[in-house]
Amino acid sequence: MINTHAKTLGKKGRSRSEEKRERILQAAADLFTGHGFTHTSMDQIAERAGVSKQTVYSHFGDKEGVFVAAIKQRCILASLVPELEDASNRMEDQLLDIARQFSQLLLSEESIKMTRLCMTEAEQHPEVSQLFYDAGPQLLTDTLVNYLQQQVERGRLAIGNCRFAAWQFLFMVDADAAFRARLGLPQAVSEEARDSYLQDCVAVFLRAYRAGK
Amino acid sequence: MINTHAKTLGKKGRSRSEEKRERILQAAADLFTGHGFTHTSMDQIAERAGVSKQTVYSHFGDKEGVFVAAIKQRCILASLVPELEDASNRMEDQLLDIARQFSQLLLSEESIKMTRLCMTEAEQHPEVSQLFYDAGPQLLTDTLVNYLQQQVERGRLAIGNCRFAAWQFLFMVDADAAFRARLGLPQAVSEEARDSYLQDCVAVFLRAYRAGK
DNA sequence: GGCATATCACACTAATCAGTCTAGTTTAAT
DNA sequence: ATTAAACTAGACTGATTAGTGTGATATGCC
Repeated sequence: MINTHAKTLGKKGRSRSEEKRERILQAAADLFTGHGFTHTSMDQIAERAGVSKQTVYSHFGDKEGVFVAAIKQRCILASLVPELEDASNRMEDQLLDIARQFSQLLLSEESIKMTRLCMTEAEQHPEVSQLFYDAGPQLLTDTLVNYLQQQVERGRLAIGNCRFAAWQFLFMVDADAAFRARLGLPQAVSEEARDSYLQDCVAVFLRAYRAGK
Repeated sequence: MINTHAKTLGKKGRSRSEEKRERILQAAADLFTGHGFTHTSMDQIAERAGVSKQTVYSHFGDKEGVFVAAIKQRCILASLVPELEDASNRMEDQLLDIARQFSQLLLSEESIKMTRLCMTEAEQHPEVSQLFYDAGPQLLTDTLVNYLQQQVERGRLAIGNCRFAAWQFLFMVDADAAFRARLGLPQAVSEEARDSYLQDCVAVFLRAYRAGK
């Protein structure tokens, strides 16, 4: 087993450089998300990280080790969920804001590449998919579920199953544009049309779930 | 350029066997969707098809040629859109039926593998994504748009933008379960819960779009 | 029959790449 | 200063694989 921690007590000799470790992970994540697991060679990773190939092996054991560590780190870094501001009183604005942020995230190069990579490696590296799912979609859904529950408690929304409602909203937003982007197809509609679609989604959601009326 | 048509007029000698061509495409599609482009070798394709490697090259020129032809054929075969029965008068039942059919399709091994493959090869083979999109998602969306427009004309639904509404419905249905399946993750909820989610989606859709009220 | 082409079986080339080995250099703890 | 480990540079092995070459056999058209 490879010890990936640099500082181990009571050992003589040099300790592994944390900086090199970071550089390797950075290079590996870029290459893996860009070209996939098989099309990324250990020589490429070493070269891009500016270290020797042996150093990569010394830090992570084998290619699998680099892969999992790199994606793991990237997932941890990426698990920044947008704060759901509660300042505005208009739920339309809050939901539209969430929709826009989420849509933008889904259309980002980063998210597209990560989704593709996880689906590609779904069979060989299920643990990577799990990391991604927990750090991304799961976290986001949970956040929205909490938000919706708050609104229900305040009597602003009438929702039977908040998790269902969160999925409905998020997947409505994650629509054609994001799907096309992941398939590498050009966008079919303008940015204005996409925003108009998002507004429509908010309207549909509120018509279905707004309390009182 | 390789001539992929067996019967070419006025040529002497043997003609290429259509049956062998089919067997090659079948084998190639199975292997490509199962293990991806890079992890499928020409030797494997030839062996599974029961022909010599040279025959594969003779029919399709190179690996790219086999790949595109195989996926193309599979997309054509798969472009069977479910008939939207108009017998029942209850839109709830019709929509729930569509939702169930669509959800089942999305959770099928075939569709999952094809989606993964297209996303994996999005950069290298955009034409394959296009084939898939046209034969699957696009066709299905168009069908639903038509159905919704009919209902609008009959005064049963009040929809401003039928394409938006179709996306909203289909993507609500294409939710967490399908996403998890594509990532290779185990299902988080029971089949009953999934069906209950689908019913919820239909309810949300109708609360937002039912005419009159 | 004769010819052109498909098909087969199999050896072969050239490239790629994970992982190892070697031999020497640098760094830090004792 | 000694020593153990990190690190470098590059050669090397072994496996895989796209694509080619060769020579023989099969098949269908004239």
